[in-house]
Amino acid sequence: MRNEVAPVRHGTMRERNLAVVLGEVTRRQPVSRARLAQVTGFTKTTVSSLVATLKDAGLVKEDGPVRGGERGRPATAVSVNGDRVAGLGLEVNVDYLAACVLDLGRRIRHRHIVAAANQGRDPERVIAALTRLAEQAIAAAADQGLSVAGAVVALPGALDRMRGRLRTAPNLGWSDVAAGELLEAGLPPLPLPADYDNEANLAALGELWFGDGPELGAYVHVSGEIGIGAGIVVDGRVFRGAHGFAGELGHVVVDPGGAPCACGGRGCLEQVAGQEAILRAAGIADATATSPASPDGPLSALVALLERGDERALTAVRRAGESLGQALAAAVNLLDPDTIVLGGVFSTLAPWARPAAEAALAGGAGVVRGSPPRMTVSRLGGDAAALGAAALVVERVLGDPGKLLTVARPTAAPAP
Amino acid sequence: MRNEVAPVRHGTMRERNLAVVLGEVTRRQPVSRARLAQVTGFTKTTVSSLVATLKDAGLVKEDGPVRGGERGRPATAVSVNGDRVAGLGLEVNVDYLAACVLDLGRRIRHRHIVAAANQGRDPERVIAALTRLAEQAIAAAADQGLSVAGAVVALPGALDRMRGRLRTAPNLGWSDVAAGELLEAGLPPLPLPADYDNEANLAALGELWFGDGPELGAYVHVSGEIGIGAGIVVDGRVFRGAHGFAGELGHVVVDPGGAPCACGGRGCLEQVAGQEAILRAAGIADATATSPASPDGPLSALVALLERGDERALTAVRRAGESLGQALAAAVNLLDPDTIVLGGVFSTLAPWARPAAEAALAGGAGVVRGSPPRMTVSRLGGDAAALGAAALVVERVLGDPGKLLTVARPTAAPAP
DNA sequence: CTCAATTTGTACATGACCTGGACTAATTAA
DNA sequence: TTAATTAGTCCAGGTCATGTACAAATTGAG
Repeated sequence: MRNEVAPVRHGTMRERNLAVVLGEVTRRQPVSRARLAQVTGFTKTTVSSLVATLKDAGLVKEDGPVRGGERGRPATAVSVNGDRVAGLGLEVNVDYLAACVLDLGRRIRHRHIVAAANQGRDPERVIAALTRLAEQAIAAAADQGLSVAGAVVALPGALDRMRGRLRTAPNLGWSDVAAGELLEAGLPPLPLPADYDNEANLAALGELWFGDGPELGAYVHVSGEIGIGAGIVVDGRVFRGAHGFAGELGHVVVDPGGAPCACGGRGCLEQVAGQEAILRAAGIADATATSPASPDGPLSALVALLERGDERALTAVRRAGESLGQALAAAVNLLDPDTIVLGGVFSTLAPWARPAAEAALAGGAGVVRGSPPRMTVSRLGGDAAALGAAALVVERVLGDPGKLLTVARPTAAPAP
Repeated sequence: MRNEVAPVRHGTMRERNLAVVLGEVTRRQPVSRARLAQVTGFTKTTVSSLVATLKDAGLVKEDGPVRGGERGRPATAVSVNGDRVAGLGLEVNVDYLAACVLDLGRRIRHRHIVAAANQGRDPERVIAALTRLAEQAIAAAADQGLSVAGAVVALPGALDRMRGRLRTAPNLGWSDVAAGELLEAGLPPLPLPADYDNEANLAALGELWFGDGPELGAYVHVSGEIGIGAGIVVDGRVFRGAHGFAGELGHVVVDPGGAPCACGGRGCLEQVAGQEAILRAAGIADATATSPASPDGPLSALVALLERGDERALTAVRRAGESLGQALAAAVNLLDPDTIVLGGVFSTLAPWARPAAEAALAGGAGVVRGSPPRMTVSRLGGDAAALGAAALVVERVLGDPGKLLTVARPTAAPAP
């Protein structure tokens, strides 16, 4: 009914205050303790104490005194310590596995994508391969003096987030796979509990931290692959709906009385703008057989046709763009985003699909808002979800450093 | 970017803990201090202290010792004090003004609806009338020993929530009206700052506290009047989107190539299922001229036809229901609610419109979810928004009692 | 070159608030 | 009547932010 509120004790208070200070440090680094006291409203004493704790935990560092040219004692600059703690992002997708290590400064410290035809393959084998990738990533982090605080795993399908149980992954042909258990069994325990989320949601978050960032405001990130999903991000948080199925853009009806869809409806967006549908309409056969040999899958063939000006391909893609715009218009009316980000296949096809999509969107997007939202194209590559996953770990550490204090102290060294 | 976190000091800690205890009291009342200590995890000492503070503020009361039949010292029951503090809800609508006073137990202590043809009327006059209504409500509350903690105002249109500035209210024919300023100028200042919100959002919240309540889960509340809006509620909070325009269900396209709409699109839901459109299709003329004389407006004529089995009316309403179901299918795919609540005119027309709506919804609602969400009909009357507004004030008091402590102490009586 | 002004960061006493154990109060079961 | 049991308060103790010095490190003026 109402938001549950947890009791606050002294420890909780300190944890939140650590987060407040760390937040200001990330925002303003390098920054002096005195300035932190100003902006947070804490006394200098309190800030000093909080910074000391954060420094002990390896989350911030002192950069030595900086003479500011003004008079008075020079400040010692405090900034985020990117050399101790890192986040791990993992991704399972139809044609690749990916791992990514990000330090607290969101610099990529390790990134590994391996092509793999996972469709229909034994889930245990695939997760075992992912586990090896994770081990390598953790080792690579350790080589750089980084200890991995936690991991987030991107999975392509509907899942139980807490336990990492994949309920169905239509494109993989999997159902009810205990991906989380399998993964964690083969991995050393990390300070923060592992988390699992839909690939589309994490790709959307990746856009927040590696794409146009805060400029996006509230946004809808369209991640079309085989299916078409949308990640809805408001206030830096993913909107999931009641059961985590929000953003099913692919099954919004754009053509009542159109082709029947597996979902039971007719004329779903996926039937017109899904990767297979586009390839079929463009006259490219056997869209299903994804060959990991060709880097972009069957899409590269389509792009070649488009670049050559093939009329049939152009029409197919324009048609897809138009339908996408129609579905997005519904999304805009219901969700009122600032921005639409085209990701997945649509970022590749954007040069040809976007004009039609924008026109259709403008034609049906709300009376009160005034103008339709901006439409941008994702510049992130294929492993956007792995990137977003790793960044989410970093975000959790920065957003609640207290969680690490009890466990952390990276490689350990007893105090003298 | 990340959620801003405010510094926590000792005072903040206590405020939150007061809210924790008050929350458990509302949930479990009547309840002993000892039990509160168990469920909150506080020590008995702390609970006693917090309860004492809440009692001083008039938010909870002791009901005297209750012998529970078990052995040991009998507990003194603590429960919410409904006789001291109240919330005020106000509503401006096209054909009426409403005020509603709710005590902390969410009992209605005063309710006043006056018919008024506000369409096109001078905003200042209308707000002046509302101010009088509010004054009467505050006086009526005082007569019952209640002091009004704050007010929330429901307005029909797009607005600046903080300042109560109505940007456009198409159905009233108003634009850029400083409703908040006008209202607050004529009213004594209240302990909590006034807040303003869209009528549809507040009606949706009313459903939470006076309708089926927590059973609803995440839900979409359709409030069709002249236009068709939807209030989206997740976790007890309204989802507003980036600019507060989320839930514009009326402009979701259900018939591409259909009748042109004022919003620039074609075949918007409002063109088929808006009140005017239904009346026109049912053959009832002059839908616009709302006569405040007939209690339900022109809708009663339609209902009469429907009850008589008029084929044209039945078809019109079924058609509207079907289109509504289609638009809702898009909403379900994008928002993943547990429940759809039909409110506004649709609650009146539900007996005839609902089957078609449910069928259309089932036909297009998502592949992964499995089943479409439940559909229920609002049992709240016309002033749902005023009710929801008042309940929102109550909710704020219960959710953050600390805000009142500094100011409250109702009619005052110096301690001996 | 020296001293006042200025700013940074720390030390120490103070105060707010939660905790924990002891203690009193009020019952029921034996 | 007594032991057991449960409710609620009292008081000492601990944690953490606050506020007032105060030492440290620099710039600018005379």
